[in-house]
Amino acid sequence: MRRGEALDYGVLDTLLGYSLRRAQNGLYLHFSKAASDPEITPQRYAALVLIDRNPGIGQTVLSEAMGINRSGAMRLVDWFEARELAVRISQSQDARRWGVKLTPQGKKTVATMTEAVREHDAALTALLGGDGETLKRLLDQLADLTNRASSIAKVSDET
Amino acid sequence: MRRGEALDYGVLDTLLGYSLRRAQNGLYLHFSKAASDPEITPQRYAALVLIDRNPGIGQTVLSEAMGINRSGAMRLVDWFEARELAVRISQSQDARRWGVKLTPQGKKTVATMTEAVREHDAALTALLGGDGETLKRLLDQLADLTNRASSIAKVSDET
DNA sequence: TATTGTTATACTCTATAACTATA
DNA sequence: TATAGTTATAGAGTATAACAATA
Repeated sequence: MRRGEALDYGVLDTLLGYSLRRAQNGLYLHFSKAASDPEITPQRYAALVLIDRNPGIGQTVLSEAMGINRSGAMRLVDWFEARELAVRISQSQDARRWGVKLTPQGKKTVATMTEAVREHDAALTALLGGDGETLKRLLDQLADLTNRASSIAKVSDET
Repeated sequence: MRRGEALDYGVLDTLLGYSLRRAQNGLYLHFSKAASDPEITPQRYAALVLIDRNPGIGQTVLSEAMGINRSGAMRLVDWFEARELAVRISQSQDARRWGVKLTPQGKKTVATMTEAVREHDAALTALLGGDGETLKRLLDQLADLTNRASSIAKVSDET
């Protein structure tokens, strides 16, 4: 970011949202360094973990779990299939429903990356001293609040 | 996000980075609701504030202040100029340097939005109880740590 | 009629690389 | 040679809108 070049950041310095964006950008960059495979982005890693822990997960459920559109989950699974990290399997009862599960190679990828990601995350937490847990708790709180759609709009309408 | 549908989130539940992403996604979505103009994204708003507070700012400096590539700053300024929110002005001494400043319309946009954004941010802070300040402090700390660490390579290239 | 998977399309954000003009 | 601005291009992430097959 290279702050402090006699530049005036105005209201940005006071905004929670701006701090959040800066922190996330920093973390995003760090992720690729920590990850063993540079092509596995944070989003892809998250999807792989979800599929790994919930084999046979439907693609609509996956998209909802990740908070993205269905089409985005399609794209992710397409990408995994092209690299033979996951496969679509037809689920018996409902011919509309397809399940996704990891290939052995996909499982290996997740396992390898999880180790690296855990170390990375632990290092970050350590850098924050004892406040890592506090930060995580507040972030989760914030995410829950904003995801509970109407709450923010209501509050800012009232003020 | 619709968590808790008997879905196993695995290691994601323990990762600071994942909490950060969830929180940021939530905030990003709410920004457009708080903003008076849906086309002014968080990034564009940040750029407008920086130009407003630093009239005549060079586009390379702008890009560095925002932590993005120079080409990204070009695109932003192009977008502002097309909507007559900002103009490029030639700076006297160095014919290579161009300054960017807001038009009256741009200034009005920033002022209007800043009010809405401030209210939105205050509402978030209020929802977090007394912990808003703590969260912001920890995020800034995290951003500084990650930016410092990831700029080591850059710095040694520059020197 | 509603849902799952899918495709097409588009926009935001970001990056790399190469170019032009100037220093 | 170095820097400021620029253009071209690409890829990640996300969304909307439509469609087919199935329920």
